[in-house]
Amino acid sequence: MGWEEKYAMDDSPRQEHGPQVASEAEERPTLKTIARMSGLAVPTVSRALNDAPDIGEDTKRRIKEIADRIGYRPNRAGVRLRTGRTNVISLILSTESDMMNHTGRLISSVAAGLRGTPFHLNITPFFPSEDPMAPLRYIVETASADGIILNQIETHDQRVKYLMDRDFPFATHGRTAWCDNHSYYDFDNTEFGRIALEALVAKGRRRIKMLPPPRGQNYSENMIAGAAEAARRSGVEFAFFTETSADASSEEIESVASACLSGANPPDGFIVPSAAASMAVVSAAEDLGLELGHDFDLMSKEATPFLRRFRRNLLTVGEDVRHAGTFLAQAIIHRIHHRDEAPMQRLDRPEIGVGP
Amino acid sequence: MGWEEKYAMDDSPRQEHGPQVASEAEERPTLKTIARMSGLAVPTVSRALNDAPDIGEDTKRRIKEIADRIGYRPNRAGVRLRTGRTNVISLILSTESDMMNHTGRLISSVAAGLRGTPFHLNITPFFPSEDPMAPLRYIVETASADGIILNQIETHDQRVKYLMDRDFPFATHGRTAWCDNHSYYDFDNTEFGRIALEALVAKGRRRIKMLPPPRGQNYSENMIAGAAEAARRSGVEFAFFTETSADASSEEIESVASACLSGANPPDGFIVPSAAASMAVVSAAEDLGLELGHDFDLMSKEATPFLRRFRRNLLTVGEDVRHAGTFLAQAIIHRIHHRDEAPMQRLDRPEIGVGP
DNA sequence: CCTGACTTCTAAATCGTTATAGTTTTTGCT
DNA sequence: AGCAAAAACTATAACGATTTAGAAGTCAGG
Repeated sequence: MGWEEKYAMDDSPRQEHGPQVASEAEERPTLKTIARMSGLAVPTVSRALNDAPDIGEDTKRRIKEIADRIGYRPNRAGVRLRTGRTNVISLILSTESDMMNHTGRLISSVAAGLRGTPFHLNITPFFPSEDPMAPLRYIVETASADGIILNQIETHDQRVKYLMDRDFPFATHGRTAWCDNHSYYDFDNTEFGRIALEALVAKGRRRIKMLPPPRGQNYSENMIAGAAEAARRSGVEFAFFTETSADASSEEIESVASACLSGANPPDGFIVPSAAASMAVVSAAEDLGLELGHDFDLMSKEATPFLRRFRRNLLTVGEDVRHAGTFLAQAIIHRIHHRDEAPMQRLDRPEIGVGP
Repeated sequence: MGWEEKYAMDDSPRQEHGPQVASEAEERPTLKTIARMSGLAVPTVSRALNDAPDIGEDTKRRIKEIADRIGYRPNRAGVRLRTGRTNVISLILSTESDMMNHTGRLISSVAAGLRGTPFHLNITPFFPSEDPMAPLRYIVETASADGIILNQIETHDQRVKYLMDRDFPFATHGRTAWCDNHSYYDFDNTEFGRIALEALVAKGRRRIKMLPPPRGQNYSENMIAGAAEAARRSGVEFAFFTETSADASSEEIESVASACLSGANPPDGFIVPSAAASMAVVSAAEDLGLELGHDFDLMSKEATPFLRRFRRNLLTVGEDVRHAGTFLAQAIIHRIHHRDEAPMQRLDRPEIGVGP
């Protein structure tokens, strides 16, 4: 932006208000406004509104009444400059992986959880091709947020390590190896793995194959571990696709599933983590003449309402992402306000039979 | 928050840095740092970095070199307090209506479009039970953003009117009656309606019924109008469901579709705006013994990859929400910087055959 | 009536930036 | 040479809030 443009732009808002100059009510009220109206000094007003102990009770009442009446709202830039507090929570998101649609729900539920607090929600994207640390460094170095929420957590996530090292408040959607020491929300994917495998075994399936979520992410490993353990206990075969993950295109999943089913000793039960993957796998199987519920069964983690319309006898277990969002909002605020207390943590168990 | 907690909280970050006190390099650099290093005054540094015309070229170079080297980044609170510019774009979203999953993609594409600009993206939710004007008033009155992006636009949207009246920069995803005068991105749903209807007619369908998007929204009316006009030209019957909209649950859609198909003169072609609705309607029809592609056809607006796995002969046309996001980001920035120029506007035509 | 303690308020400084109004130095023109 | 204008910089103030230190006023006890 050139010099002239910028200054032209700056001036315009002021000229706009030019006509009705001194109409006091038009201007946005500040502490000074309240000070003038009450006959008190600006710091007194500030301290009164912040419930400082050295301001008289009746003075506080009077000032708060005025503030309410004229609709005073603190200037965030002023607060931020003076205190260093931003009243901003940054949610850091990959611009990819919309496949499972959790992103939109997570954002709006975090936003909902921030309702009624002074915190604003900031979305900071990062691109898969770029350094995942870049947005973190920016936020920490410029102090542009009071707290950070991360998702798509790896077991030894370097971002988490970075924030822990700097004691910067954060909360994660998913657990790490060090999660005892930080705020997190997680869905118990180990338990989901168990439940999924046992549900398939209950249907008489003996050769279970899982399409895991993107490898490297902690919840992927948990899901595999849970299913593997249950398989050991039940004495059935268990394996998982290593060629591809739920992030892959439907075409890719379909062709891999198809190849697998055409091979020797094909699986008779599947565990997949998304609605799209469910449909791809089932399609592949049906193309080979197999029938869902007869020749094979499939457990899908994502229980979207329309999955039942695809095939009625799919097995599903849902994860309540909205719950994650509201919890994470509370957890990060708690972390910011009570740095020394124990971090808020939550592990939600899947409820079997929670369908679409 | 009580008085004591707040102050306890405030102090902690400082104590943390207590040990390595005066290590100049540790502190975040400001204009003052550069001024000290260059031997120039603070305003000179500021004006040099902003390319003011009254600073020598070599001075500018020297100062910018220092700024780069020490990684100077302007303090946003300082800028904001002084100039009133926030460098924030607010995206205002309903916390509902995730059904079609556009929200996540819209957010991440707007965020991507803001990449490389000084603008941060802020998400401001509003709840369907609340006054939709509340978040707008908050932003305008507290000047907490430089620009606003709105979606789910109604033809005579009061929010748009409010912002136009106050000459506050904004851009909409969708058009209004006054859209000649504001920035917008829209997908041409009138054209989609036409194309959808003509595609069904080309399949030999003569009695078309549409499940419109939520009524009241501008694009819903456009979609209906486009289909209605094409129906008139083709001489086929056209109607739309008034009992329900794509926002409804799959169950509700299914039962309404079922009732409709069981009645007299059932439709033989459907136009629906979402993948979920497609599946609900097709399921309802199949339960009545009707076969897709034989007894009826269906055009779905949402072309998600997995829809093809549901039924291969569904007709689909996709809308590129990511394109909307990046365009809206550019449009709002242009609006902010060039208030007097014509607003950026774009109407994307559906490309027939653009499938999943 | 004085002293000290307590309560309640105020003055001044400060966060980092930019706008305004100079000041000094150099350049250009006659 | 003389003088005005241009170029390049600086000093000061301001945005709105909070913090620190200090100043009045009140009250109790001796």
